[in-house]
Amino acid sequence: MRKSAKLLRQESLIDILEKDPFVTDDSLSEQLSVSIQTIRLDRMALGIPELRKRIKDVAKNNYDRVKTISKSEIVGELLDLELNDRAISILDTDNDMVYEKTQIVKGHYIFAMAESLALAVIDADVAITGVANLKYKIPVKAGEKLVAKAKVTQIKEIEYYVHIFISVQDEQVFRSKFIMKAV
Amino acid sequence: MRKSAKLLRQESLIDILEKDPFVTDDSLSEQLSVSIQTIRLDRMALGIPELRKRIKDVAKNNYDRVKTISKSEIVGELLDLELNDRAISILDTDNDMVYEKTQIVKGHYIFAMAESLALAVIDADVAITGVANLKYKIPVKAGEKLVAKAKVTQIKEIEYYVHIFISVQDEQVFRSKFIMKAV
DNA sequence: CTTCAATTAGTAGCAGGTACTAAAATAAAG
DNA sequence: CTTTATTTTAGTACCTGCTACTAATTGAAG
Repeated sequence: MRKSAKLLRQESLIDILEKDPFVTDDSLSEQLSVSIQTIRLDRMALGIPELRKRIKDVAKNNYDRVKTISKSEIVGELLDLELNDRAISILDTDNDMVYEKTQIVKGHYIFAMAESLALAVIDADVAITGVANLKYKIPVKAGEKLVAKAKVTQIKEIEYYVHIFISVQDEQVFRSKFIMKAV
Repeated sequence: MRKSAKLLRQESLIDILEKDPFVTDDSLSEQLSVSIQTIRLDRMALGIPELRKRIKDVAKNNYDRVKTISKSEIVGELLDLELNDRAISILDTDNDMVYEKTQIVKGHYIFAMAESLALAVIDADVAITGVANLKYKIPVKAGEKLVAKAKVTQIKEIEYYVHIFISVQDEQVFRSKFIMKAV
């Protein structure tokens, strides 16, 4: 038994809207050569909301994401910097950074904070993370302010040894050792 | 000469819409305690389009971005999973994940991929990263497909030892050792 | 008290729908 | 071939959040 015209049409409908969610029922009815009512029945059957709702969803998703993403790019605000020696940065954690179940800040945010500070403290145009040694001592919860301190301990040609300590109100929550390679 | 009520109101209007563009004229008229017609005259004067147009603009502006952004939340697609034993995930890297200067994928993307796979492979409701040992062997460039393999090597009460190997076309680019703690 | 800007009120019309009823066309079954 | 069921089309009333317009009201300033 092959697929009914109805099923095929509904698949096409999904295809069209996945490629471009900004299409009216009217336009869909033209593209698929059926009446506008059929389009609406199809949307109902497939649980696809109306154009305005779709646009709003795209807009909302975006709007919230752009904020969190720009946060995840900013992996802390640099407060103090002495090249090849030391640096301090801070990062305010929030609800977007946590695992839902536990409300604990995801490890990679903390890692990103540490790594970016390690990169910042090095006096080299570009550097890549070579080896790292991490220890998460205490889980961080949303809302806590992280303070990261970097200390360059050794420089061997193109290799930089950097220690990072992150604390919440003077209590150490994370420490790490990076060996960075300037390229 | 101080500012007229009109000017102050129009400034507030701009403020409100900058913080949240998803507000109807009706809501604005309530917030600013003026009639809906006044709101409309103000929008005209300020050249601010109607709600639906604003929403559409937000949606359109970032529509292309959304796709790539949502990728950065996905830290790999799980292909194979044997709880407490092994797991495999893949991640396609792209231009949004790199340092501009070097075109090298930022370390925390790779770390996030590794960490999330390490979490996935553990048969525990929640787990936090305790200790990690990382080595970035070869820099990853945008566009390369990462394959991560996890292997649980030891389980001691609430502590899980997990090894993660990430490779690009059979060449190992990263390896790490995690000690995860179930909470 | 007048005069002009600012504000409010009210109406018609539009886009892109929902929600509903009903008729027509098509497909499936006996 | 007819009867039944499914699918599609048609049509209407109503909704939101406006635009575009006309007209009335209020407020401050000379």
